[in-house]
Amino acid sequence: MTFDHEAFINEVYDIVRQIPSGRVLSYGRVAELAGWPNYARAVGRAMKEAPLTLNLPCHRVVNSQGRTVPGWHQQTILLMSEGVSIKDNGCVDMKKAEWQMDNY
DNA sequence: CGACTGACTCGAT
DNA sequence: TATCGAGCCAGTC
Repeated sequence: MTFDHEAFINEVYDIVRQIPSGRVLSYGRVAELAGWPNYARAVGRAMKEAPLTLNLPCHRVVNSQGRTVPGWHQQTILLMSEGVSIKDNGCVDMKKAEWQMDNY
């Protein structure tokens, strides 16, 4: 099974598009759902290169520790306005905000 | 081919 | 919380 970058990217976009408002997903989780665990970094690239025309809620994707994209503070604002709990240190409270399929 | 980098993750300190 | 180190994968030079 060889890695198909294009197919993977499309899977990622598809998954990110389904993240409900007020919920977030980690890069690793997205990679896992896309069928390729350990490809978190590829997900990060996908987000960075994602065409804005797709209007992907990429602000709902953070790393496993709940940290937001370096240099993009607006992301935190967007998440807060959607009801995502942000800790005092500016990190997302993954315990509550991480998207679990069971409550979807 | 080797070295470096990054919107990563996990565990240890 | 912050920082490391090791493991991870693809891109770039």
